[in-house]
Amino acid sequence: MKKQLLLCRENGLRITSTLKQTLNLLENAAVPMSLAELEEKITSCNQSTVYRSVQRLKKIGVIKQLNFAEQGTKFALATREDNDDFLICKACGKVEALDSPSPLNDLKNRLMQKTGFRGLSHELEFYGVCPQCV
Amino acid sequence: MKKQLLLCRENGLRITSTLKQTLNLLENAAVPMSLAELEEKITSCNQSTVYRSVQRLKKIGVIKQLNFAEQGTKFALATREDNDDFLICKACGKVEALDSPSPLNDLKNRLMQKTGFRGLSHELEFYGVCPQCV
DNA sequence: GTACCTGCAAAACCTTTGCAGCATC
DNA sequence: GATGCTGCAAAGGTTTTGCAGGTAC
Repeated sequence: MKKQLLLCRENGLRITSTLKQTLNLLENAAVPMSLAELEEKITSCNQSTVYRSVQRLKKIGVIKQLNFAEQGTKFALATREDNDDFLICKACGKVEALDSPSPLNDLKNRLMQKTGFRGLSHELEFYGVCPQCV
Repeated sequence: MKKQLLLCRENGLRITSTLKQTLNLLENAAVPMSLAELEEKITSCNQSTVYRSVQRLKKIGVIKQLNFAEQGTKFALATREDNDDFLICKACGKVEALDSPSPLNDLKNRLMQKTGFRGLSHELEFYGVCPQCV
């Protein structure tokens, strides 16, 4: 959390209550949160303030946006390069993060070599039906 | 293309001009298309008709919906289980499909074993900056 | 003839923005 | 005190839907 606030300051953001609450919520969330979920938890300000707070954090790279098929766009701290891998139930909508290290780093390196792309990051989702919904 | 039409028929869909055009466009597209792109090409009917056509095709599993960060949701034929891997330029927005076989099948099998999930499919995007935009 | 598809128009959603006043640094 | 943040309200953009008439089978 310290690190994020430092980054905010360096980028000229004011450390407001909304900003701190946003970071706290995302830090303690097991899975990414939607804008609506954030707005629901942060009641001390207007929804457009939460929206703008999230935009600023995204812009300076402190949080990242993820895009799920049915669940829509969600946000998470951008701390770790890994942990962009998710397992999602198509029936109940549950989203869980995979903790297993991504097997994609090799492929990523090969891709950069082969295609000339730079700065590759990835987003990976597995969709299926969880045991409870089978 | 025959296969898709058969599936449509089996699922009680009428084989209309809109439906055929939608399938043709997606079949010949190198990369997934957005609703707007489809509507732009299919001028013989109202945009809501294209929308509903796409929804029907998605519902019966003939096409699939993909979700990109900046490019939004797009659609593609659901023919091949592989080829759900994309390489996207964050600068110019270009989307290309990876032809290399996905290294995820092993992981997929292990995940099903470990988590009890069934029927796993996946969606994988690499984001970076392409050689032209560097 | 029946069940499905279409056009039109409006509703519903979610995201985004302008502007005047307020808070952080 | 300057610069960035906030509230409110409204605009924008896309996705969805109702209903009456038309079309594939």
